[in-house]
Amino acid sequence: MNKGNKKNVTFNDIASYTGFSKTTISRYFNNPDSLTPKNQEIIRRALDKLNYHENKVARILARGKTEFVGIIVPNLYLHYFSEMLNQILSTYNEFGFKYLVFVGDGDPEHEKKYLEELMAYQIEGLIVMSHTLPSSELASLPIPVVSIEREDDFISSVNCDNYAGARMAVSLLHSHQCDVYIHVNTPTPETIPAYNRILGFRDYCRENDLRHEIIFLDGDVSFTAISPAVEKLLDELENRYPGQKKGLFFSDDTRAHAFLNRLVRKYNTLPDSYRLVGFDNSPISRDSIYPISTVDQQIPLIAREAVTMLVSQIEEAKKGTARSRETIRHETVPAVLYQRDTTELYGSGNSCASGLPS
Amino acid sequence: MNKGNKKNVTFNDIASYTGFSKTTISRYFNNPDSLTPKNQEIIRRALDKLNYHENKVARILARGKTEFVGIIVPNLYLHYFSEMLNQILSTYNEFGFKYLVFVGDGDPEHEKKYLEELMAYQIEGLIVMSHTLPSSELASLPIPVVSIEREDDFISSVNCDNYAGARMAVSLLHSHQCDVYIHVNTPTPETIPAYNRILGFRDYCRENDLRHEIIFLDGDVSFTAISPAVEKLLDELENRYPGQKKGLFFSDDTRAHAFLNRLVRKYNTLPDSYRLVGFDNSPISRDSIYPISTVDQQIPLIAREAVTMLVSQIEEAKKGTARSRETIRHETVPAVLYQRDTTELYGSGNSCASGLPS
DNA sequence: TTGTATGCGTTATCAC
DNA sequence: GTGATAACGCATACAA
Repeated sequence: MNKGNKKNVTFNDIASYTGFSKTTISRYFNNPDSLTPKNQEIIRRALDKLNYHENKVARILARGKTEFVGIIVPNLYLHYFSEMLNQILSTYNEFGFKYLVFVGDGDPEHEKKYLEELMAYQIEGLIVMSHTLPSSELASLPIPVVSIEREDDFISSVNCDNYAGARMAVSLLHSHQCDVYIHVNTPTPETIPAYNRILGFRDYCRENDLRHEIIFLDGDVSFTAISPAVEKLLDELENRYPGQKKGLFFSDDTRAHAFLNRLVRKYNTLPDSYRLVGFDNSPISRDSIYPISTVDQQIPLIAREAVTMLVSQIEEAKKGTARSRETIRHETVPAVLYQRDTTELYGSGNSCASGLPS
Repeated sequence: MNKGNKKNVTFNDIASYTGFSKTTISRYFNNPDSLTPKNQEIIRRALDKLNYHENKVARILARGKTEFVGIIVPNLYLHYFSEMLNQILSTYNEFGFKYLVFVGDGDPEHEKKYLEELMAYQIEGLIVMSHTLPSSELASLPIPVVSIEREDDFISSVNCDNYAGARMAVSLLHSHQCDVYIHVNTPTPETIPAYNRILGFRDYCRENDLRHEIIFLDGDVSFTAISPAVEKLLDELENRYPGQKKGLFFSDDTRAHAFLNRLVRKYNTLPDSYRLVGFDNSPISRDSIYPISTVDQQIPLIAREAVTMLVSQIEEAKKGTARSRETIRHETVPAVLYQRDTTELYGSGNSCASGLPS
């Protein structure tokens, strides 16, 4: 009854109803054992008689802790980000932090606004996946900040072991004795962790005296940009390395998948002259017409580590002085290689890929 | 300087620094024109001299409006949900509402906890995509609730026009003169909007005297469940309708895509004896080896409509009495058919699909 | 145009 | 074990 238009029931109401003081009601919630069991029962009854619902906003004001964490994610259409967000949000059950999520659009001014809004809501920590704002700026925030797979010179971070991941990928191609090794990437600043995929590829090739090349495609992720770019790539490779066995390491599964499709459209099968490895272990790599070998970033581990790191920094900040905030940590989560059909040893027919990590 | 360990600057500090009262400082933010330009300037200077940052939590307590909206989404690995979430979050720039997001896990007890937590944070409205809690329960909340594509008997909702979408899909297949029409779905309660896809399919087939069948697969969305199910489906269809032209309407692109892949693996091309239409217009339908015709739900429109509806109900609730809350609205957003390669008229070779809606 | 007083719903500090 | 009172930071009648 009387739902909606009446003011909320408060400690005051419970207090006057039960004859206790507000303080006692508060204690019922925060330190129940300090009340006699009998009085606990009285209050419990009053609470549901009056249909009380707690107001955590008031509690925030009084205690100074919001249990809010801000998240800025560049987009949600890439599986990588939506899954990362998913994993982060799922930590609620363990840590109790509530997440205020903003999706960036690449505009630094907008993201600054988001940041202000987040700070205005007294977030206790921030997880940044967007690349838009430099870490120097983020580091000046008065709260702990943890980044994931972005430039992290001045802030804590947790990233995938891109370097090792790339090496595993080429190494797998290498085991197939290709004539030439090609890494397909998009223009990547040296400052972001993903740049290590290029380094890993290059180092491995050099160490093993492999003929290799790095090709950069347009960074646009839209289908209308990827599709023709990949088509052109195929033409070029056929011209440049006719009759040779080509080992391709793509920096993302999306492009690997698009390339594979062109290949199969052209040859009606996965030709022996191509070996493919992608990156991300996104669903498309598994669900592709020929399941694509790929490098898994272990998103759940990364998310978990990021939240854990952030929480511990938040707790440190509670007790510590300003000095303790200087501690910047960079964590790396191992990558895992998934061998699938695009690097099968025995032909390329209807092989039965396990989909299990190597 | 002195970052972190010092208390925040408040209106009190600004007031004593400038000689004004707290009220005037407050007015500077909420009704600046009521101050003389000169005094505005004085305060502006003080604000950034003292490095003031607003505290919206205190403002909430004083004004009673949080500008928080709760979201409960069943998961984020389906593109449909992550894109919907993306579109909802993007309305921040227009409406200013902040979103507190929870990912459900199918456990009603958990979702009730999420709900309590959301209410404790004084959310002004709720958007529900999860199916876990019955709408009767959600309707008892003292705030406006809008659902998207779920059982909505007792709450407002915005849904895709599943019925028309399904009819468009079969109609497209019909234009290809198939011998038999098959709708592939998963077990679907009659209470959820998606059930209309079944009705739309059945009605169209009956009205046009089409030989048809509805096949239900396991509802599990995992690859390990879908892949063998789809393989089995193909075998069955080949046995049951040998040599006949089959028009398949899938209730989701994921299964349509999996089926297409089996088909191409078997025939090395998209055989003329099959016509496929999916549902959702998810990226995979476009990026598939043969782009799949599908029904687009217009996620951006649905998201926008849901938020708009919620906001207007929130505003009504402000002024109106409890009675105004009784108003339940059910909005339907039109579906759009995308014709692509799996329903091409002229053979099934390397046709150049436009990817544009019909 | 500006100030005073009070309230928002809770927690924290003392008392008793 | 329990209660009175003062924060927490801001908004809003009501005065002036």
